[in-house]
Amino acid sequence: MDTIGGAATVPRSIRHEDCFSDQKTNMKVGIRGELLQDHGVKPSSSNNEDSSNNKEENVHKSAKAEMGELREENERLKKMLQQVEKDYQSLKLRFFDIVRRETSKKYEYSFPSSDETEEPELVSLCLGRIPSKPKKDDNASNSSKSSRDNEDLKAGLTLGLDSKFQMSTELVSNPSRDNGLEDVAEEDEAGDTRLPLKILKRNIDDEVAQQTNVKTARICVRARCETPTMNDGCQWRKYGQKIAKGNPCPRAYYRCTVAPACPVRKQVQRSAEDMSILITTYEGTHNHPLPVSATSMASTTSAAASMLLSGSSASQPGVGFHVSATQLNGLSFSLHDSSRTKQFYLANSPSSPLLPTITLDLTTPPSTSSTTTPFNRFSSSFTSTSTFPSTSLNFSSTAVLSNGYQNSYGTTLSNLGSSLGLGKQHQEQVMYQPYMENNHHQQAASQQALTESLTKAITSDPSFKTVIAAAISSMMAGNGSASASSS
DNA sequence: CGTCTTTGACCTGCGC
DNA sequence: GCGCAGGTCAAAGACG
Repeated sequence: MDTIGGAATVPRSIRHEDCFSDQKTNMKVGIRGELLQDHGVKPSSSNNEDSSNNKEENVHKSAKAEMGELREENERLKKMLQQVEKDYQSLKLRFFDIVRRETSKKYEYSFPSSDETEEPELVSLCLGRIPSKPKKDDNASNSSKSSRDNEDLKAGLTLGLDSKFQMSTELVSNPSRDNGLEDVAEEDEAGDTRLPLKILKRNIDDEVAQQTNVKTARICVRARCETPTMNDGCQWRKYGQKIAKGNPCPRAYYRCTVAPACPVRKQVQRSAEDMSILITTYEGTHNHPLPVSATSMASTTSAAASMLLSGSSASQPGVGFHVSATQLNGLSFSLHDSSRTKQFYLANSPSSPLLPTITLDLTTPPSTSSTTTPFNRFSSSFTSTSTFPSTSLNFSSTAVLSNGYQNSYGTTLSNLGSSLGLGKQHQEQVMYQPYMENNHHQQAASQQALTESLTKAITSDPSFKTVIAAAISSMMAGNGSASASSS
C-alpha cells in the first residue's frame, strides 16, 4: 500500500516479512528478559576485593552460561515455530478436505430434485483472478450433480476479498438502469444491445470487459487508524478526492497499481462522528496475484463477504451487512442486516446501488478492549434477520489467542478459530488462555482446543463452510502467491 | 526526470 | 430541464 499510510513505497511483502521476523525477535527478547530475571546476578554487597574479583569471574561465567541457555532457548523456539507452522499446514489441509466434502454434501442436499438445468445462485468470490465464469453455462443441459459440485467447489474455494457475485439470471434482469458496468454487460450477454456510450467505451478494455461478467461486492472496513489510509498490503494510487455531503472530511479515491489494468478501487474517508475512524471501501476484483501481506485483510474481508454470500444475498441486491470485529485480522464479526436502514456506509453510491455492501467494523468497542491487546482478543457475534433465512444465525463467541503467532499464519488461524467458534442457534463461549511463553504444553493444548473448536463448528454449522473456505483460500492464495485478492 | 499527489473541471446519474 | 452529488480525468505542482 503504498501510498497508504504514508509509509508507503515500501513493498508490503517485504514489510510483512519484517513483521514476521520482528515477532520472532520479540519473542526471543521477551524470553531473554524473563531468563535474565530468573537467573539474574544480584549485585555484590561485599567490600572484599578478592571476593569481588571472584564474583566478577563468577558473573562472567554465569553470563556465558546464560548465553548458552538463551541460544538453546532460541533454538527450541525456532523449532517450536516450525512445528506450529507445520501443524497449521496439516490443519489447513484437513479443513480444506472437510470443507470440500461438506460443500459437496450440502449441494446435493440443497438441490435434490430441482430442475437440473436450473442454475443455482452461484456466488463466487474470486481470489484476485477472474472467475471461471460458470454462469449460464452452455452445458447447462448436461449439468450433472458432479459438475455442479465442481462449480460449487470452485465458488467456495475461490473466495477472496474481491468477491465477485456470479449473478443469477434473475438478478441480472433486475430492472435497474444504473446497475453499473457489470449488469450492463450481463444484459449484453443476454442480447440487450442498449449500452451506454461510457460502457461501450470501457468495454474496449479487455480487463474491464472481464470485470463486466460479474457482480462485485463492496467491502467497507471501519478501523481506527491515525494514518491517512489503512495499510492493507496492496499498492494504491490516489486519483481523486472529493468532499462528500454530510462529512467534512474529504473522501479519497484510490486505484490499485499492483497491476496496470487492475480495476480495483477503494475509497477512504474518515468518519464524521469519530475522526479517528477510517472508513475504507473496496470495490472490484484484482486481476493479479496479491502480495502476501495483503492476504490477511483479504481473509477477513473475504470471510465477511462469504458470510454475506452464504446468506443468498445475491438474489437480494441492495442489502448490506454491518460487520463488526475487534480485531483487524479476525474473522469475528457481527452481521446486521441493514436492508431496512439502507447501507450503513457509503450507501449513496450512485454507480452501484445494488451492490451488496459488507461493512467490517474493526473499531474496538471500549467494553471489549479492556485488558488485552487488540490483537489477541476479539469477540464476535452474528445476528441475521429473516431477510436471510438461510443464514439466520445467532452466535456469540469470544476467543483469546496468543499473539505469539500473529504471523500470516497465526492471524488467519485466529481468524478460523474466531469464526468457527461460532455456533448456530446457540451461543458458545470459547476462551483460549493466552499462550505462556516457553510453555509448549499449553501451546499444544490451546492448539488442540482450537482444532476441536474448529471441527465442532464445521460440523455443527454448515454455513460456516463458506467462511472457512474463504479464509483457507485466502491463505493458500497468499502462501502460494499464486492468486489472491483483496485490496 | 519520473512518479505521485493535488485539485479544479468534467461527466454521469438521480431527484425534483 | 435543472441542480445536486458522486465519481473520474488530467494538468500542474511537489518530491525524491
